[in-house]
Amino acid sequence: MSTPAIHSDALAQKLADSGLRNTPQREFVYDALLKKRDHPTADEVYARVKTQLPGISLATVYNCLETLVQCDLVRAVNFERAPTRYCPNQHPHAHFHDESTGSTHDIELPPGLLAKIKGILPPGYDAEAIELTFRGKAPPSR
Amino acid sequence: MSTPAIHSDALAQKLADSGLRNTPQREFVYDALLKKRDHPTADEVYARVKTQLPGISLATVYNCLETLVQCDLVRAVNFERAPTRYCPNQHPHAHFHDESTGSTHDIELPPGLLAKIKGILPPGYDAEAIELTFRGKAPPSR
DNA sequence: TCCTTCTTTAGAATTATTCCAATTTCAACT
DNA sequence: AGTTGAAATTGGAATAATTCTAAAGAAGGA
Repeated sequence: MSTPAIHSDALAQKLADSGLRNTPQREFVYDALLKKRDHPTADEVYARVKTQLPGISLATVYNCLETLVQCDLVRAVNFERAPTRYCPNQHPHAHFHDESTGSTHDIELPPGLLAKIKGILPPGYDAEAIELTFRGKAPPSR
Repeated sequence: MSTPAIHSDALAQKLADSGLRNTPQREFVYDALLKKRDHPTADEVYARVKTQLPGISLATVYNCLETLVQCDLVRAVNFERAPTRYCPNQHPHAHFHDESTGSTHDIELPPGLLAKIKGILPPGYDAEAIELTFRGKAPPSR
């Protein structure tokens, strides 16, 4: 088969749930995110996918990434005004931006912390999403 | 006197500490942030300051805001890829983005929460800054 | 005052992202 | 199998926030 199979068809399922079509472009884009989980930018995803789908356009990469975000398979990660990065990690997690390397690390959240954080909101505030981001120096990666 | 005086010269002090000059442009920009604490964008600050300093340029507003951020008098607040907003609140606080109105609210943090959040970092991670952002529906403002 | 440095300014440049109009694809229905 | 209509892709143009640049303007110290 010509399409990647890393994702065990979670993609096809989620797309179907949203009434969207599964396409090779979407498969390869999602696959690129799963294969190298280094929070690539759209440009980086474009470069990686182009090696396998040479005809894909940057606009399509943006479209696919947006679709994956809509389907809750991928999170868009913004840090200051740097290009948006994309993350296929489904678990609740924070992000740590290493200033010296420019790299982004996932930080898993202990259970209950999100609820506790939500608890600081004054009455009447209803949070749909919480973003927790650190900036600083990360340990050298192994 | 012609320069605003809301800020009790914290500005002059902080600028001096950093070896920078105090200028009318910097005073008026800082004053605009203090007078209406609604997290304006650079464009909005530009419009407000221009009523008092008609000759100021947008580039200068950007320069002044950047300087204020460097001096730790102002925080730059980013949400997704919307234009950067500026906040003169010095206390540790989170931000709540109301999706329907586009407004940004400060959420004061209970003492100890930042330390607790910092505690979830694996050994070796050294966080210089923490950003906590909510997205959702805020109560109608009084 | 002169000199040096910092600051401001207008406009050009940058760049991530979105928009657009024209194909192409594809599933559903004859 | 052929038709159809909506969805998806494509290349290129457009957008918009921000930064850059080069020149002119202020300001403090010798």
